[in-house]
Amino acid sequence: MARKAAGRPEQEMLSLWKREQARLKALVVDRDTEAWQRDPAFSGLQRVGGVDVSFVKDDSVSACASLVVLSYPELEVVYEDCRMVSLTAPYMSGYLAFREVPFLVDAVRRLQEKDPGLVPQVLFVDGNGVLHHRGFGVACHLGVLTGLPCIGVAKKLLQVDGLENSAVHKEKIRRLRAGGDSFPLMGGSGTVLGMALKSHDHSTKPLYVSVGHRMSLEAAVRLTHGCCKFRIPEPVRQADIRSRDYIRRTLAVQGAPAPLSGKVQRPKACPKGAAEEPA
DNA sequence: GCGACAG
DNA sequence: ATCTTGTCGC
Repeated sequence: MARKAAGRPEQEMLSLWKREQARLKALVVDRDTEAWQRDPAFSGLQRVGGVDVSFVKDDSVSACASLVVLSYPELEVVYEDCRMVSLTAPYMSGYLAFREVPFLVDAVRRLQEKDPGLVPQVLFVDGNGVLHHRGFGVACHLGVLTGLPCIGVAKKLLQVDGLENSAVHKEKIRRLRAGGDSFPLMGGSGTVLGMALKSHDHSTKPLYVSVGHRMSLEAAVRLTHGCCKFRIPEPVRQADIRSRDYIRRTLAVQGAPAPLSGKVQRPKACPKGAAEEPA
């Protein structure tokens, strides 16, 4: 019924998106273009950015897009931009950028106009770069559209081009000793698509780092490690924290309506000996 | 039928 | 993506 009627336009949309990815992919630069990227201490690097999109619970449309800029190497937040947006495009695996990237580009443009001196020299993106079905993930997409160097940081392995979360893969993870240790993710074609990185000493799950735009994989991995206070690179982590908090504050102002009926959250048990049962 | 499916 | 505060352990 409706499913079938919507099926055709959806396929047409995907083929358009696929063509757009192929077109923009030709513009990706997967090497270092800046002097600081090759410097052992990244001297010359002063501002790193992070972007994220957080969602309102039980709402596939309302979200908060955020861009933060941190000082480097201090990693202190010097700029924050959170904005409620309405996402129209659906989430399709392999096409994440078409859902989220327009709002991230907007945020970058606003900063470029408002305070060019604060524009980050590199952007960390929540998601993959060239480690992608067609070699053009959201980090590449945002990089090409903004012209800024971008690094893709995914929290789980996208199993593409022969890469799989196999027993062998898990064993390689187990062998990562200290924060900064990594191993290459080799696609079936023999190309290194990204690196699994232990982002800090006591992290079990690695990060999957790949080139977004205007940076080598080596520099991307090294800088990612250099921006990790915790498992998630600080720019992305701050963007995530602040976008979620923005949503929380927004809902508080409008007043969360109490449901007319439905399950009620039962209070957690009190620490010790508190009488809980109603009389 | 089973597993994968960035966010 | 979202569900989640306090809690147990080093």
